[in-house]
Amino acid sequence: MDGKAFAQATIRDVAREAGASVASVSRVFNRLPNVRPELKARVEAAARKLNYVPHAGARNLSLARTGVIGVVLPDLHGEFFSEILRGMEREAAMRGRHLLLSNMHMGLGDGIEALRNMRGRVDGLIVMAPHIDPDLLFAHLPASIPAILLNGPENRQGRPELRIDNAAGARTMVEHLVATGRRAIVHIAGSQGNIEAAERARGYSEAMILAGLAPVILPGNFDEESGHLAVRHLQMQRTDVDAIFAANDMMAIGALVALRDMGIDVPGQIAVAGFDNIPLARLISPGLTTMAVDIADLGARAVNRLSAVIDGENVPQTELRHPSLIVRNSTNKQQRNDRPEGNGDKTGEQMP
Amino acid sequence: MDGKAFAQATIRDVAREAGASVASVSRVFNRLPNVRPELKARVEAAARKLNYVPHAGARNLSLARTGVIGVVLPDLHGEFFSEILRGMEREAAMRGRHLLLSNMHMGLGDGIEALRNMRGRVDGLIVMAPHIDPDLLFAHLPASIPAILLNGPENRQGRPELRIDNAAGARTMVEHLVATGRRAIVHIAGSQGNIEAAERARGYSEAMILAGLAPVILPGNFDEESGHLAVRHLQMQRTDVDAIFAANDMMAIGALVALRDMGIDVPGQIAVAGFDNIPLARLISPGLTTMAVDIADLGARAVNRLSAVIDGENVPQTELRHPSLIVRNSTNKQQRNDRPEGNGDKTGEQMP
DNA sequence: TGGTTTCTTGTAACCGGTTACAAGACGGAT
DNA sequence: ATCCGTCTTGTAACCGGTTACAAGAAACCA
Repeated sequence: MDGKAFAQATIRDVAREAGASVASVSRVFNRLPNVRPELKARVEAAARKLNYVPHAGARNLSLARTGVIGVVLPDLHGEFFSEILRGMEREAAMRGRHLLLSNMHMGLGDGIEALRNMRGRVDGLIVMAPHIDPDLLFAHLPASIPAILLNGPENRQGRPELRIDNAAGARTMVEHLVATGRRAIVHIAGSQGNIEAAERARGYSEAMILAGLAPVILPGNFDEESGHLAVRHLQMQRTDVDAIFAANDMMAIGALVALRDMGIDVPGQIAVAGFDNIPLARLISPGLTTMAVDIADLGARAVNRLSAVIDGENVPQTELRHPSLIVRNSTNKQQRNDRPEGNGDKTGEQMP
Repeated sequence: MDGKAFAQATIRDVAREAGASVASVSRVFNRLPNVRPELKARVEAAARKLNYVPHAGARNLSLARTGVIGVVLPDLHGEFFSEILRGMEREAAMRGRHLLLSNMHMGLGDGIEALRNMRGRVDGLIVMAPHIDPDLLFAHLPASIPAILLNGPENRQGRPELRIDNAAGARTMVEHLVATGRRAIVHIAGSQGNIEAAERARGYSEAMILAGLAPVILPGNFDEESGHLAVRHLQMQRTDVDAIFAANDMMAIGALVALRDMGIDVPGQIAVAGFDNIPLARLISPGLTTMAVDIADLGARAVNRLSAVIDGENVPQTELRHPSLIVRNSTNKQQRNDRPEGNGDKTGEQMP
């Protein structure tokens, strides 16, 4: 022990060791062409000897660029969460950027504080906060921080947004159910105040009315338990239901399990449909008909868009991604599909 | 437009506006007590007027502390990935830290480069790279960057490590199967070269031999398809198998589905068990017996440990987390459990 | 009154990089 | 030999914060 704790070498240490200037060392590490090979070799030797690693924070400060994208997500739901992050990560890695996580399980006040804390830490933000008014959020965010809103309500701050067209998806599903002969279709809604839940319910109602049917909406909150409860409640109230369309797959699965326990045949007596196409949807039996949201793609897209904003390009304010219908056995009465696995259950995918 | 693009105010701008010094502004923002209320008010007014937000990057540089933990994960697998991140995030948020994501789907060389790039960007690293030799990895990492190894092989660099006791878990499962009367137990292994896969296989073999039974190991690679293939392969080769113990739940589920398709009764004819206790395990029918790894807890623990290292505390080098046996219907022949949901299927949880 | 202590405030160096600018070295043309 | 252009290299300012240190003001005491 020298009495002095071991400290990382800095660029100046390397310069001294190599008998060169900091500028030259910097040039070598940034692969600038205008360095004589002999000097370059000396610098590299010195760096190796001192085990020098450039300090990214310092670099970021002088470049005013961090290469980091801040990702603000609401309370993380299993599949959805991992898929969207996977997509973001893939795209970010391709562009040599990193992802900084921050979640939004806090109130508005703390949320804004958390966002502001990101200044100087990230080059831009991807914000997903379905339960918070984005106008309030963005109004307190410095305009100099690029940000893009994911799956939120529309914002009036001129920030770009990327959304799944939930209403259209719900309409498509109702049309599918009607086309396969269902009439008494009830909807299990997502959480109160959640914008996606509201849009799916809206799409459902619109399509029902258009088909000359009466919408019936049961409350729910996106978890499996909700599906159970809704089915039990339904059992008490009315027995003429022939289809359940849940606002997401977890609730649909809860409903499936509850129906199975009651000995009700799906899809024989009641059809069940969900929304999201989580991996579980095709593993459960019967396979769950659902609207596929390519979540990873949504994440990748968000990073892509934000990168464009950061690089100063112009991007359209609103971009909608259409979900696609995936028909599995939970809704098609006629043919009990005999290929339970492989490509067989992807029927309908990529159809407009 | 003033011709000059809108730029964020800096601490010096605020100081000028308030007629104070940068030191005072800094003191106000860091809530130091020794500032006269009158001056404090002036600074706050100026900051509000200029919409000043401190620049975290600059702050980090002078404090030599970023409040960020780098998380290096291998290729992200659904449930596992989201759970471990959820645990990390919760713990990190509690400590006012952020998570910086980086994945390790690259080779060793790039991996090391990626790790070194973290210097000055994070206060420490949580590294999970089951397919890479940690000695090689850490040898090239500056000793000044705290790091903790997750679920890897032992390292000789003196870095702390946190691991699931996979071998013990596998032994427990074999004991359970033997105790419920199974004898011809085959193991579907995880990916070649994966350390966890190897340890689970080792635990399985040890327990089998100890029970006087002959170990039979089939290759697999952790995905559902592997489970299918293994069962099909088994069908060709030997018909006297009465239990399948897969190295993870996804393969076990693949096996379950394959058996179901062949009309083989589980657990009547063959018992199936997995490892990990992913959420899907209790949703599938029959419920899957498995070893529960509290993944979120593992993540939280990792952040906890790393924080201790960062704060200069001493932590034990190796810490093992024991998985716990969760018995569901896929292995218990005698009682077809009539409580398919609720607490009923958590029997055995928290048992040592 | 002067001396000592305590509190507030400002100046300037520092964290570890990047880079504008200037100066020196070198080669070729006249 | 002189001039010019090109290439290499170094000096020092800068990014936006923190903080050691010093100095001034105020309070307290003898």
